[in-house]
Amino acid sequence: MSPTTRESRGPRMIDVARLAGVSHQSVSRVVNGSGGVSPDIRDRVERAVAQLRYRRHPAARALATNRTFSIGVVSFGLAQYGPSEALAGIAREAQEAGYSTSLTSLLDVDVDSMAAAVGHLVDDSVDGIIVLAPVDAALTAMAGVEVHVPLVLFYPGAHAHEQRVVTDEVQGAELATTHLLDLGHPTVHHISGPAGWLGTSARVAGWRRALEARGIHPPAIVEGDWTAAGGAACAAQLATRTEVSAVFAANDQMALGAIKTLNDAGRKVPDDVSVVGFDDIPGSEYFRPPLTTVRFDFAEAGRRAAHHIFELIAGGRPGPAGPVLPELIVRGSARHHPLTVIEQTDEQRRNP
Amino acid sequence: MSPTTRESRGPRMIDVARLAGVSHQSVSRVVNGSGGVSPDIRDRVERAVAQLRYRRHPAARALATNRTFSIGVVSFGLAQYGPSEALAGIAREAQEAGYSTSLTSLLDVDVDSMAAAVGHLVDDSVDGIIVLAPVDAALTAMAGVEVHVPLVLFYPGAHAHEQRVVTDEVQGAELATTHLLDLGHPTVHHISGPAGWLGTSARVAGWRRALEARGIHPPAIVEGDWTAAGGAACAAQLATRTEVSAVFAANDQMALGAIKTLNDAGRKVPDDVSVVGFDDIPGSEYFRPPLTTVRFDFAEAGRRAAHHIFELIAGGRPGPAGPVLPELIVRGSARHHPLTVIEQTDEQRRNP
DNA sequence: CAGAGAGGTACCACGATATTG
DNA sequence: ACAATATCGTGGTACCTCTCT
Repeated sequence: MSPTTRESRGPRMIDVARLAGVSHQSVSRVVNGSGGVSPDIRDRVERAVAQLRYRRHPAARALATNRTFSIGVVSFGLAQYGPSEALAGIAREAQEAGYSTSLTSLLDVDVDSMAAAVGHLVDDSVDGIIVLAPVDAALTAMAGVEVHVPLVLFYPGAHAHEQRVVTDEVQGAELATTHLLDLGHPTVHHISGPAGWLGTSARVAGWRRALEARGIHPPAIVEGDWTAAGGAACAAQLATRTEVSAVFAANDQMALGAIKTLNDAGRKVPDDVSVVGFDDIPGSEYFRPPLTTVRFDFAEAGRRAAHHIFELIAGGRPGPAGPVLPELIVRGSARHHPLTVIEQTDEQRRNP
Repeated sequence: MSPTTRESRGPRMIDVARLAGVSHQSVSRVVNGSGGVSPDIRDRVERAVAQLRYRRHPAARALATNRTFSIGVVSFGLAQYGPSEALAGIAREAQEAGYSTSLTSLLDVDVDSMAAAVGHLVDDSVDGIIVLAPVDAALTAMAGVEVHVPLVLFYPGAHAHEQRVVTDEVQGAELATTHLLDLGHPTVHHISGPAGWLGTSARVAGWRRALEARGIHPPAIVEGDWTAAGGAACAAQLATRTEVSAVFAANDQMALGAIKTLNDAGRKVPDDVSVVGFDDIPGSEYFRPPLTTVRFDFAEAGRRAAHHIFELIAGGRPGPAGPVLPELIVRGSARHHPLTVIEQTDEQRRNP
């Protein structure tokens, strides 16, 4: 009948030790699997642990080891498809490795917020940090902040780097653009993401590269904001110009909005204008027309980021994680150019 | 030139105390704002804190106070729109309250996985737990698990409860169904979510209630799986029956799939059959036709859940959190019944 | 005298409480 | 009475020592 002391707190290691008739140190060895314990003692300890339902105290452990077995994630735009998938991948990988995942979400992506978020995580003594905020500010903020903790950045570009998990979105954009070019379109117009996002520049770069590879001068970019409404507004600028026959939108949401605007303006997709999106969001297959788009396995990217962090934490010097590669998903929103005869080897035979 | 000891670890409270010429206890008072400190000492301490860039050590603090200032979130289906929004809301509210958010994502929703996830969080000594897994298994698992920690469940039903944050989805479904009924449709068919989800039963209940309020016997339910593909498959069963004129899909993804199937089958939406969705996912305004649907502020629900947890942690006995209410978003996918004359006060005048 | 297994002791960085000035 | 300080408790791990083959 002890008083309120130890109220609702579980048994301690020393309790287990007493019950098993060993030192608390032996209990520690068994619990942590450090080895060097005789089968007899191990058995007694395990029995006692089970009987008392002993669980080790993470704070005490963290205090003694100076490790928390948790990683921090700085995220922005969780509502977006890519980031939320990636987060799920991270959490999953972390769980399997015995780490917990601490989430910090950003309200703004200016350098100050970024630094504050990272500082927050550092204050929480996380063992590693994953920055899931693919914006320019993240890069500059990270350059300025000194962090004594392994840190990995999601980077939607082409350049591998020890501190980055790369989704090769320039290649993805190139795939999309080349696909349209292969369909005979003389050029491809681009509805880009908003400035300040790494994905925006990467996709612009890929689009431009594909064009220039064929000696085509890239037309002016129309800048959207990732939303369907933004895509619709952008497309309004394109819809009046009868020479535009192919549009590459930097994400599926904008593609969706663009398609609506184009159709409403009498420029039928895909008959008059072809549209290719980016992301392969759920449901894009059921758009009208079904959206031709570029898919990335963001969950896989998340898993790689977590895995990479663990290697860093373990003190390894892993090479840059391999880039996550895009896949072109051909559906119905892009067809050959109306005035172009194309060889019959193409894949566009859906509506004979 | 101390050896590798204290390597990469910041200053301790005692270091601050020494620099300020006070006891470590006074530093503690200042840092925690406990009061009872003379202005002089406070000032010296704050100066020393700033100079050394002192940050308190959360593990030590947790050990001494038996509180971690972190909450755990058990989540399932993060890829879904609702949960990911809610998670962002939770994280935000937690941050503002000085709590960190620890994420555990579920692979399966059977009772064992649920119990394991909660156990995991309890092992991490979180101060409170939010279960963001609106499935039946969560309810039964929670009933079986004994947790000595404040716990709040997301509950997409109608019943308020001290341990629940309610999104009144039965009212949402009722709104959708009644809207269709008001448009003159003799009955409303339902494409439901998969069994095992609380949201599924809630939406079925609301749909049924609306029907029965008018003395209509609910027709057979077609069960989907939340995906557009599932919705498309379900709609295939409905498309052949010319008497079905109104469909309420349990989420927007399924509505999207259903619309495609119906249109492909020659049953034009909204001319021949009306469709209403649920969730108001991004882009649903740009579907063809723009989707009439039901919106919930899931981020707000997340914030309420976090807020509620904090009150529980503080030892209060807050009443049940108020339910998050639905809003009907009328767009173009539902029209009056083709054979019904409706008063011209209705809102369906988009395409004159 | 090794080497392996077991135990003792010193922290880890802080908050709470009693005690002192 | 009030501000400031000593002392102890928090649950573990790291490292060293000791014993026993």
